[in-house]
Amino acid sequence: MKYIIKDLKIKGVTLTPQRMAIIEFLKSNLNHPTAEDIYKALEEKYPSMSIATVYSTLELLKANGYIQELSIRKRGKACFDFTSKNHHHFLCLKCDNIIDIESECINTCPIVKAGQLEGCKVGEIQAYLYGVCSECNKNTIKKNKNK
Amino acid sequence: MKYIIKDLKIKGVTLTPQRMAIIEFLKSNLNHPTAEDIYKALEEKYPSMSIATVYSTLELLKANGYIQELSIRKRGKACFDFTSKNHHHFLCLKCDNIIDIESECINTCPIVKAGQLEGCKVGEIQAYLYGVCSECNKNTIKKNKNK
DNA sequence: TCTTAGATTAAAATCATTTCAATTCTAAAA
DNA sequence: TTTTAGAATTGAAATGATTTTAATCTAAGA
Repeated sequence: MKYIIKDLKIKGVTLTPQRMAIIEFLKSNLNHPTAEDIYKALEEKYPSMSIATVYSTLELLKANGYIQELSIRKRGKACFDFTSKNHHHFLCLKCDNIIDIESECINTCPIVKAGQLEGCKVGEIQAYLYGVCSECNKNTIKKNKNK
Repeated sequence: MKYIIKDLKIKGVTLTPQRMAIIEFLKSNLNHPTAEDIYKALEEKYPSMSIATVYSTLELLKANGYIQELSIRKRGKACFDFTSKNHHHFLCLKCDNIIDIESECINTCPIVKAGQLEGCKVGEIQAYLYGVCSECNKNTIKKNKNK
C-alpha cells in the first residue's frame, strides 16, 4: 500500500483524494470489485466523484502494475485484483464469488515450464477454475439432510 | 458436425439455413471467431441475415454444449470455440491470436485432482497463457538479425 | 498572484449485446 | 396440397459497461 503511494509520487503522479480513496478501497476489499462496486462504495464520502474517475484511476493502477484486471467478468463487468502476485481464481457457479488460489501447482505444468509450446514464449498464466465453493457445498449437504 | 444436426433434430430444434450456415462456419473456422466475425463472413451469402440471429444461434449452440464461449475476449468481444472438449488457450500479445492447447497437464494439477481446494468442488478449468507465439517470435529474431 | 499542466466532472458517445414487435418461415395436421 | 400454430428471423430500438469530450477545477511553480 504505502509503496504504491511512494512509487506513484516518484513517478510524478498526482495523488488526489479520489485516487487515494480508490487505492485504499482496493487494498481493503480483496473480493475483486468492479468499477461500479468502487464507485458505489465511495459515493457517500465523495458525492461529487464521477465514475469516469474510477475508470481512469483503475487504468492508471493497471498500467503501473499495482492491480490486475481479471480475464473473466462478474455479471458482464470487469473486475480487479489488488495484487501483482501471480495467482489463480476459483469461480463459484452458485454464489458468483471469486476466490483466490495461491497454489503454484499450475505454474509447474511441465509443458509450460519447458517452454515447449511449439516455440511460444509463455509469460503469464491465468487459470480459472469453475465449480461450487465450500460454503455452497455445505449448504447443499444441509438441504439434502433436511429432506 | 453431422451429430450436431442429428442431435438438434432429435431435440426438436428447427434447422434453418441460417443456423446451418453458422454451424458450418464454426466447424471450419476454429480460430475462435466472434459474433461479428461470423456475421461478416456470412453477409455475402445471406445478405438479409441479422446479427441478432447470429447471437441467438450462438446462445442455442452454447446452451446445448456444442460450442464454448471463452472466458477471455477478443478486442472486447466474446469469442467462441467449436468444441466441448476441455482444453486451454494461449494468447499472443503481439498478434492477438488465440491458440488452442491440447495439453492435459494443467488438469493434472495435484491440488485440483485431490479436490483439496478447501472443500471446493472443481468442475472445469480454463487456463489462459499469455505470451508471444512462435510466429511472432520468429519475426522478432529476424528483425534483430537485420539490425 | 498568475500560469499551466494535469485531474475531475457530467454529459454525450461508443460499442457489444439483448430485447422487441412485426413479419416470415417451418413443420405438422387437416 | 392447404392450413395453421408455433417458432425463427429481422431491423430497429433499448440496454449497459466503458470511453471520450469539453468545461471546470486544483495545485505547484514562476
